Amino acid sequence: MKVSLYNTMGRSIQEFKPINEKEVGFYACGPTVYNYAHIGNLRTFIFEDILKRVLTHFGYNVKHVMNITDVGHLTGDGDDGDDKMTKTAKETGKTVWEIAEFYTTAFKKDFHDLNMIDPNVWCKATDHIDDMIKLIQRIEANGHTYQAGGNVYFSIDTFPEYGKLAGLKLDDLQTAVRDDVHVDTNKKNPKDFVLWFTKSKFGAQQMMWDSPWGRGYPGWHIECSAMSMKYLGESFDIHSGGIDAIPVHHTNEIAQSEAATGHKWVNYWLHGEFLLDETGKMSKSKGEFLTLQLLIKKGYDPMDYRYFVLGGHYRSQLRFSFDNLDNAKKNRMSIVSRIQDMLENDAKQVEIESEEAKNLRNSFDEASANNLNMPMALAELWKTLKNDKITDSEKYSLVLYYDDVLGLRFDQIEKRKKENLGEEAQALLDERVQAKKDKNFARADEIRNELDKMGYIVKDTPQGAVLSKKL
RNA sequence: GGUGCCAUACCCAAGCGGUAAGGGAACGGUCUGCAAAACCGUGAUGCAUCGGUUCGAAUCCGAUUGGCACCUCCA
Repeated sequence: MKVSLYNTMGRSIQEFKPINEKEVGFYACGPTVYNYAHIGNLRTFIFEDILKRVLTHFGYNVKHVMNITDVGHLTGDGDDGDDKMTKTAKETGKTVWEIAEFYTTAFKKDFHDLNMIDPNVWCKATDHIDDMIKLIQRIEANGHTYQAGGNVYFSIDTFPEYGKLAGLKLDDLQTAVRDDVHVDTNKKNPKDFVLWFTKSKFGAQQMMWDSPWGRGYPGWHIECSAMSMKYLGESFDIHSGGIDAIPVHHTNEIAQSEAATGHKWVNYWLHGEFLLDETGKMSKSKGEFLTLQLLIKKGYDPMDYRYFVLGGHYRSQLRFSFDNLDNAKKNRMSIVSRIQDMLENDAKQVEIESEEAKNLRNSFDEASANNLNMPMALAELWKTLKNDKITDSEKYSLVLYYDDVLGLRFDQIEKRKKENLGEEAQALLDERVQAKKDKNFARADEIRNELDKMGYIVKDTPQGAVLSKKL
């Protein structure tokens, strides 16, 4: 099936055609590891995971590269803001290297908890300083740089297509509109950006490397250009990130990459919209922020969050609230329960043969191929669950087929375990059965209330009384 | 000030010019000693507002109102 994707470059939905027939090069902007990832960050990674799963689902062999940004970045070219890595290091008494290590581990735990498939390559910025230096040298050799005030700058006036991705009209742009951002007077054009720093107002920068321009550290954008080209070649298929990366980060990446190679760098640009909370954009600098581990602590399964995220299209803002998360949890638990019903009816994985099942499968695939329309894909999942014309085995097989894309761990669902109720609960349940036989309904209801307090819900099914844990 | 995105039922949310998917909540019913669960059924003559284009518009165009984001590293 043909996959169509919304390309930020060109602002339209386009049929996806990789450079090499079945091989896809995919670079996803990874986390900056100076703090925990919040659930808004994670939303974008789930979107990228879905993208990779959909492409794989339709037969592409995806080479997925994700960076770990462990170099401290400044808050502005020439201003006096804080280096976030350094700031965290100071606050905790650890080295920046230890900070990066710690939060990288935390990030990968979240990543795996959410059932995301590991990239083929995880690459750390600090392992690729040489590659960055070599790339800057190429840009320099092509005449796109100048040095001023100890730093190497990229001159956007030498790159006529600058701003194409974001649709920037350079004449109208105002820079440093915010009060806390200062103009860097070294710049020839206010939109020029630094490729290599040797001068820092922060004094003791812990991370410094030798370079042809002096001892210092790389600019903010160069790592993605250097590492993506190293692992995927000078031209590759897809580059993704959060929507905030469009006007500055990706715009600058394109400029420096294409200035270095002299040809087109990336064919498809995909960007995930933000997750909002009640107050607007999620932020780490507000102090308290929502992490996946916090949701787990509150009793949610990571798959509840994943289901919640899949309920909205990746190109739409999604507003987080615990009410909405509860809704997602309820939905997901209902699906789990239905799958357990199928397993109890001895559903097995089988070849899909009936026309009805094939049509359902096709509708699901169309939703997935249509710019990753997961809300619609979930609707197709529900239609399949409620379909009464196909066998339980076909239904079960379809659900697992869908889960290749959804990644909701449906394959790990097992039959309900009746034996692990605990002796006390089992004894009460038995007593209630007897009470009902004796028509002692007052006692039966009393027991039901006791079990409720213990966290169990009584269900009188045609097969007998069953207990299930409360959600 | 510039740029980009958005506005669909009580809530979440699809829809990409052919007559409003899906889930939750609510309500009614079947079942039940009563519940719960399950199953069946009910819901926008209308898609922020006002114009326009069209045989036909939630979908295209214009204006208005409201919301969000970016222009500083952030997903």
